[in-house]
Amino acid sequence: MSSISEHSCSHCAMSEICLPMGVDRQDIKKLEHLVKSDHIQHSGDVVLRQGDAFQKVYAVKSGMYKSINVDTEGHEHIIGFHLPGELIGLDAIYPKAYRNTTVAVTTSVLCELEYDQLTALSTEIPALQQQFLRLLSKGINDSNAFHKEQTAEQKLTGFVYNLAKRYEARGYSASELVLVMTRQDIASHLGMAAETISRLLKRLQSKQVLAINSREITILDEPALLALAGCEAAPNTNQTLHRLNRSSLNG
Amino acid sequence: MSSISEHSCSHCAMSEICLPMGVDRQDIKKLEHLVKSDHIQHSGDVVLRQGDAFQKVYAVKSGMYKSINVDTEGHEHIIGFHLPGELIGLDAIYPKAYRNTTVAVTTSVLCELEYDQLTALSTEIPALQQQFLRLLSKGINDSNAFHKEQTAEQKLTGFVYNLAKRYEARGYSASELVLVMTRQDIASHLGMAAETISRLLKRLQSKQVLAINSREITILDEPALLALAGCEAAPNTNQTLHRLNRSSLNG
DNA sequence: CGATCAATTGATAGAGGTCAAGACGCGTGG
DNA sequence: CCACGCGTCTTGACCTCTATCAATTGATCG
Repeated sequence: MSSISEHSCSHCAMSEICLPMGVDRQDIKKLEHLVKSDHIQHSGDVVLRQGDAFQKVYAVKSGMYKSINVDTEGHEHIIGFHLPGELIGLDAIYPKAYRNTTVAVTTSVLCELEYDQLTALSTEIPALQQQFLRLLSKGINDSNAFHKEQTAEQKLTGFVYNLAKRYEARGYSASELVLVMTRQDIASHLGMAAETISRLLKRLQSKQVLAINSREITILDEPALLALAGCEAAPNTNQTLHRLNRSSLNG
Repeated sequence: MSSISEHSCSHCAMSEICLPMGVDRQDIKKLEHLVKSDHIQHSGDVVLRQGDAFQKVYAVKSGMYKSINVDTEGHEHIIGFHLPGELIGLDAIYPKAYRNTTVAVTTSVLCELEYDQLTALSTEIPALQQQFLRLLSKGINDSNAFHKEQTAEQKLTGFVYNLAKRYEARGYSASELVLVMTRQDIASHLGMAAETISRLLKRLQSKQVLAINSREITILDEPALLALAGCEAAPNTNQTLHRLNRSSLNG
């Protein structure tokens, strides 16, 4: 609702994660001028709709947003959850239209930038260009991470671990987190049934990996969580790549 | 092996898909100077290795490459297949190291660009910057597409449909294509067993959706293929989004 | 023409989806 | 303050889809 007059990247706690990262003081001021306005939103408030013409990129200032894709059969799929410092709408650059509907999960605040202004400024400020490219690249990485997870347990433990690490990077507890979204939302995001989420969380609790109190989660055994996610610190022997012959290109 | 002296974007058939898209004649010449060399590679030749320091971005000129991620448990996952005009290494910008090992699937040719030079030039050439950003955004889109596919049949039909469309965009037949990669590679990419690929392809053949002759595939019923992929042209009622209240932000 | 790798086919079992019922939490109104 | 209703979460029973194991066939290549 209420527009916050103060929208200063310089004073934003997320400046070391978000677009301003690596941009020096004077240049950040130029960036600040592009940030049109902040808005407080509440659970269910829509930021942008799938199919709408792409024009703006958003940055999460606080709270959480989710991006929902509705396929032509009418089924919803949650593409991702957006935490403070993360950009929304990067996947819309290519098709020039938003690919998902983005909605506030909790009471949240958002920054708004005109894409054209952002790219124009990034030609002036190399550090801004670099950071924007990094964030786009990160978007590819995050999406690709789903290729590795096979079983439901891997998906869920990977999700919890990933979320904990993202919160930790933002100054929150590394071991305690709140799943502000519903089980159904998590299920939709991970491509599984909500019932399975319930059962798996229960199993992880009985395994002493997690402690669960409704939506509050405590990570009791982080190494175990990581191992279950399929990323345990085993020696990377690359055995299966033994056949690969290094090309003359790099040899 | 042999280095091709002629590496002209201007004369490349992929210029309307690849980085030069939208860049005017004079500026393309500048871009050409960054393209260090072309190399012919053969099946199994390694372009870059997971973990290597990121420095270069590659563009496929002909043939096909695959990107393989080896997790810490030693399991391989094929992140994607790269067709002519597509860039390789975009996911390495953020972590400054390649995330996957990229290998030639067939005899292929590659262009090589220094990332720093590319970004420097893109500050000079807005059209190049725009196209580079578009391709990064496309990378996010492509990865996100996997969120929608649930069943093995959806994944496989989606994969075949997507591949056919990409070949079509490159001037090949829209209905006939060759799966140059192995069934095992397809399976790894889609997160399923190679046996399942076999069985599903057989089923799609018996349904008269596809005709299969070893690695050659003919799409007999494209609408059916699309429908099976979970993207059939049903009216998008957005029923399930009825609760969503459009925020004051855009209202 | 054997050797090797890729692909198919069959049998089996288990992971996880679906359906259905009940428990819990929470806000609203009497 | 309690009852009611709604949405969320859990739990159980069942069944399907797909992975796995194993054997065979087909293709490719020195």
